[in-house]
Amino acid sequence: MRGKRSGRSQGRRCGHRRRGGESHYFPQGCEGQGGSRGRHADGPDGRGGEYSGSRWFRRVMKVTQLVTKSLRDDPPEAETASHRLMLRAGLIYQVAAGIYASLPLAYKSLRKIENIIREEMDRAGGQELLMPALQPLELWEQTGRGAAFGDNLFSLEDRRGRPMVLAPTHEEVVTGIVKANVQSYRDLPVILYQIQTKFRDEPRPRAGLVRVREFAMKDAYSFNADEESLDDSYQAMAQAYKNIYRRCGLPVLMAEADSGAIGGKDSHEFILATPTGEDTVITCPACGYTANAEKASGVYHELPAEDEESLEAVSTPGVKTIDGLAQYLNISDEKTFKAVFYMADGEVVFVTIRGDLEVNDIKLKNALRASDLRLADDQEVAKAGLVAGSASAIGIHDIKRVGDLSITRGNNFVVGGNKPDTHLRGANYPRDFQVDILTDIALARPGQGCPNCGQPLEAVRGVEVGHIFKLGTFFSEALGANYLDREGQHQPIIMGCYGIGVGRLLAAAIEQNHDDKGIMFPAPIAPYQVHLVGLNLADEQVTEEAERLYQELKDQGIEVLYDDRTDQTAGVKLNDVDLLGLPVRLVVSPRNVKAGVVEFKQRLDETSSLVPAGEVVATLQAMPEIT
RNA sequence: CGGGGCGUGGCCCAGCGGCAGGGCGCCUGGUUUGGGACCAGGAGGUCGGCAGUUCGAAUCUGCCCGCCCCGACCA
Repeated sequence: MRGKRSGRSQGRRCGHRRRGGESHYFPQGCEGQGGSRGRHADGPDGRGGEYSGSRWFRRVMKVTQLVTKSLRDDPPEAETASHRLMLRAGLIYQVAAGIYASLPLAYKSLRKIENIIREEMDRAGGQELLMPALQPLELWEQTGRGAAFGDNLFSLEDRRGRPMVLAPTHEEVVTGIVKANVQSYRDLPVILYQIQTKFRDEPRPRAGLVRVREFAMKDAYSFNADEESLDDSYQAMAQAYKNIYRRCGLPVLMAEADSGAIGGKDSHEFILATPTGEDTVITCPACGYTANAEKASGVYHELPAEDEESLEAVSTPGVKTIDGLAQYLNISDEKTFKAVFYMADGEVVFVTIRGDLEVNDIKLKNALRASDLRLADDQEVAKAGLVAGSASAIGIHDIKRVGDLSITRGNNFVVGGNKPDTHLRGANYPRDFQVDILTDIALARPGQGCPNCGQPLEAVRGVEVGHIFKLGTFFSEALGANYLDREGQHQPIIMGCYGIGVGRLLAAAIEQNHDDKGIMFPAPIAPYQVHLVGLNLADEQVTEEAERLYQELKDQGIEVLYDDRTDQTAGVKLNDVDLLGLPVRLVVSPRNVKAGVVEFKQRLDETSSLVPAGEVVATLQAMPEIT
C-alpha cells in the first residue's frame, strides 16, 4: 500500500466528498466496502497500482495491451442496439446461438454489477453460497419441474448413463441444503444467494445478451416460518433490488407480475424501459400503479343499465367479426359479446368477453388452472360444433364456458346465433346463458382507466431485469423441508425467490443508454471511468504528457483506459471513444500540450472544456459519480 | 416448432455455369496526424457440409448443419 491515497479514498467512497446533496449512487453508507478502494497492491505482474487491492481488478489498461478490437462496421446479424454495440465495441464474442464469451471490457462491467448486487444482498441479510450447475435429473423429478421445464432443460447423461441436467435455477438444491441445516423455527429466517452460471435451452435466443442459453444469474432464496416473516424477507429483497438498480444508474419500473404456475401470492418484475424490450408493462403516470401486461387490469367503459329486452334473431349475412357486426348493425362494439375458443390441456374451452375487449391468455390460463393453453384451430372449433364468427354461449352446454366479468356490466348485447349469418340481440347474462367460470380475464390496454385512481393507463415496453416471487411451500413440501414450530409441530418452510440476470442487466443498461455513436455507460458500471486519448503520439511531448497523466490517474486510483496507439488517426481514436462510451474522455494533443491543458469531455455532454493539466485529477475527483 | 432471410480471406460484402474478387483490417517501407488518412510492395480463402446435374459448380438441384429476424415459447 503506498500511502497518500488510501485515507481520502476511503472517505470518498463513503460519500463524504459528495457535494450539494447529490447522492445518486451511494446513498446508504458503506458497509462491505471498507478499504477495498484506493489500495494499490502489486498485481501478479508486479506492476504496482494496476490492481485494486481486495478485488484484484486491473484498474488501468492501455489499448495496445487490450486483446479485443472495435469493429469498424456494424455486425449485420445484430439488430438491437445493445447487441450491435457490444459486438462492435469488443465487449462480447459469440460462440453459438445464445452463448457468448464476456471479453475483458464487458467482464469488468459485469463484475461491477455483481459486486453491487453482492453488497446489497449482504446488506439485506443474505449469505452467499455456490451450488453445482450439474445436477441429477432425479432431483427435478421430485418436484415435477423436469417436465415443467421440458425442452428448456439442458440434459445429458454421465458415463454410467445416469440422467443429469445443467441447472436452469437452483430451488431444488438450495431447499435440500436448508432441509439438512434447518430443523427449528429458531433457525429461521434464512436468505441464501448465489451468483453463478445457469443454463436454459431457450427456444429462441435473441438480442445478444438479452435472451441467452447460458448466463450469469444472481438468485436469492428466502426461507421463513410464517407469512409475516416471508413478507419481511420479500420487502427486504424488493428494497435491495431498488438499491441495486439505483446504484447501477438505471431507473427501473417495479411491476406487479403474475406469479406463474408455482408461485404463491406475490410477484414483481423489475423492468428497464426500452422500445426493443420483450415485455410490456401497463403503468399509471398519475399514481404509479404498474403491472405487467399479463397481470394488469384496466377500468373500461361502463355501460348504463337498461331494461332487459327479449332475445331476437337478426340476419347478418357474411358478418364474421366484431367490427363487421358493429358496423352492420350500427352499434358500438361495446354492445356485443365476442366468443373465443381455446384448447386447454386438450379440452375445448368457450370464452365470452365484451366485444371491445381482448382475452388475456395468462389470466385465462390461471383461471382454468391449465398447464397448456392455446387458441383452438379451425378443425377443433368445427369438431366441437361451434360456428366461428357467429358463436355464443347461448345453448352451449357440453363445453366448458368461461366468461369475463365484462359480460355482467350492461344489458341487451348482440351475440352469435350459433348458426351462420345469424346473431341474436337482447342477450343478457345470466338470463340467457350461464358460464362455468366467471372472472376477470380481460387484457388491460393503454387508455383504459387505472384501477387505483382512474387516470388513463400507458403501456411501456422494456426488458425484465429482475423478478421476485413468493413461492410458498411448493418446494419445501415436495422435498420435505420442514421445521418444528413452537408447538413442536412439523411445518413446511415458506419460501421466496429473487433473481437478476447479470448479463441481461448490462445489455438492458446499454439498450437504454446509447446514442447513434455508441454506448453511454452509467458510471457505476462502466469498465473504466476515464478514456485517456493521446493524439499524435509521434510527438514526444505529447507522449510524455499523456504518459504522465496516465501515471497520475493510476496513482490516484482512478480507473483509466489509455489509448496509447501510435498508428491510428485522431478520427479512429475519437470514434472508438464514443463507441465504448466511458463516462469521461481526456484528450492530450500537440495543441493542448502547448497550451498546458487537457481536453475534458463527458460522454453525456455535447461539448468539451479545456482543463489546466495540473487540475485534471482534481476535476475528476470533484465528480461524485466517478470512482 | 411454423414463417422469412443469410452462410464467399480476420471484418463488411460483390460475383450467381468457364482463372475466386473489392473495401476495411493485417505484414514491410515511406509520408501523414483533432472525427473512421495517403503511396508502394506483400501475406491470407478446400466459397458452411455432403451428395447429385454438367466437359466444367461459389454459381443449378437435393439433403443436412449453422446463424439472424418474426411468431409460438419464455416457473
